Amino acid sequence: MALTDFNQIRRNAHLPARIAAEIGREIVEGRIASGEKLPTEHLLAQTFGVSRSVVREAIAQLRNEGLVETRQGVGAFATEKDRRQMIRVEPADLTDPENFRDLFQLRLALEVEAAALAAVSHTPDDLKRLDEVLAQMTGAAKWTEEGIVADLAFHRAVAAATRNDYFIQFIGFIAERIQLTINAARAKAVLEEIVEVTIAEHVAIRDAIAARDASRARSAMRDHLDGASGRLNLELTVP
Amino acid sequence: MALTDFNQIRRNAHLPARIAAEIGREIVEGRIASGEKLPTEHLLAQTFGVSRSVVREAIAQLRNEGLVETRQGVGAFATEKDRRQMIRVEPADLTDPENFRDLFQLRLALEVEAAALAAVSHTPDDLKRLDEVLAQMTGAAKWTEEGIVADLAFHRAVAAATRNDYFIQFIGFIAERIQLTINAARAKAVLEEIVEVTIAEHVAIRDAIAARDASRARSAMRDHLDGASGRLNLELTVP
DNA sequence: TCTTGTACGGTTGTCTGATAACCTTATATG
DNA sequence: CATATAAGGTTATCAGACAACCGTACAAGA
Repeated sequence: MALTDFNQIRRNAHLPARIAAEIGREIVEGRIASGEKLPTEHLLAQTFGVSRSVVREAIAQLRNEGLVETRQGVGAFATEKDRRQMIRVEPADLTDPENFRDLFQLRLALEVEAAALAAVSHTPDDLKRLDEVLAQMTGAAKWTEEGIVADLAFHRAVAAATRNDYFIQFIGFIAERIQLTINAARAKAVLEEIVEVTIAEHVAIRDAIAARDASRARSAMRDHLDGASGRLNLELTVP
Repeated sequence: MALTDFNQIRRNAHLPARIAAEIGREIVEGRIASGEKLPTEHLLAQTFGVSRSVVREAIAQLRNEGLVETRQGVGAFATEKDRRQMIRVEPADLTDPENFRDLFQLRLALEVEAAALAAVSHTPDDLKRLDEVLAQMTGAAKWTEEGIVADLAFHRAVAAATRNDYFIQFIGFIAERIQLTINAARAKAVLEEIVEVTIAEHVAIRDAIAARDASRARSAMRDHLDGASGRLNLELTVP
């Protein structure tokens, strides 16, 4: 690798993260091949002009992300692409409407199928939880903070009803990202007026799940998310 | 929090990871509430009987996983549950058939919709890439290592044709996990005989995408993954 | 020749202590 | 009362050292 490529780290915020990003880029963009050995910590520290502690923390972060593996007494190596352990979504990316739409589309894919799965797999407890959340939602007079939280809770409850940990994890993760972004955008004024529509859609989903009708649950969820995207002025490529 | 709860770290492998796990457990299990301040690094080091470097690395890891946030000059705080930043899938979990089935079901949700999206969004280049992979697949006489790689490449190509980075990232991640697990299970003998079926299904998907027929692409992919799951003796809850 | 033991240099892991940057709070000042 | 300033605590970074470990080269013995 070319050591001269990266240096001149500005001294303001969180050195290790920036250095980790720097080295990480070298790896994902292939300039450090899979399995190749990284320079020694000592050399990296010297190259970046920081202390070894900082380099160590950076490498620890990369190891945590699954991009490098370290072997004591030997060195640090870029891991085979196969074993990358994580998925990350940068909140900053979501300020771009196009990225936001893309993530919303992914959410649709997941939640539509989750609804179908929930229809088949839910237990009585799951249904009770769904009803609780719905009640809470209807109770929230206005579409304020609580309304948004309740909405998130509903989708989380549907995910839970799938009895599939991966759906729970993935949907929870994505829905939260999306809700946070919406929240940050403060489109509340618009949302207030359409709260009833949203509740009705939620009820439709709940009923389909309760009836154990997978295909109706699927389309109800699709309608809901399609509607939601419209209200957010998103144009999904496949409705 | 109760400092007396954790100490006595055995001295064999990767202290920071073990301490991070220890503190992390305190957080996810709620013994350290959201937003609550952690003890100071100095105190933690003293409590665990290790040096501050180790504690720092542990905290760095937790920060990386999104479980804590640090503010210079103030302290480290357990983050609100909302902002957990990552998704991780432990390969070890997938040896459990039930977990494997659950992940496969998630994959189905993603890939079915990806096929539909690809039908709408693909460019000529994407289609060319699909055909290349298919050719390569047909060329591989037997369902050997190359066949599996080619299969993975096909699904990756479909994901790429969505022109949606999140689909690409998520599907790539999941499909790889699944393929690795299959590979580890060495069910090759069984697979050899059904290679033609698989190729036919792939061609069906390709044709639907090429025809820009979203709904046909959706059902073709659903059929394919449904078939694949059957060949793996998985019983998906919602076919 | 082949195997085994051992010494050596290099690398990561951990420790220690110090300094800088930063925040919060209390106190002094106008 | 509002604002500036000082003090103390905390994290961030630095520097240097030693420990644990690995790979290799080389010598000794069969």
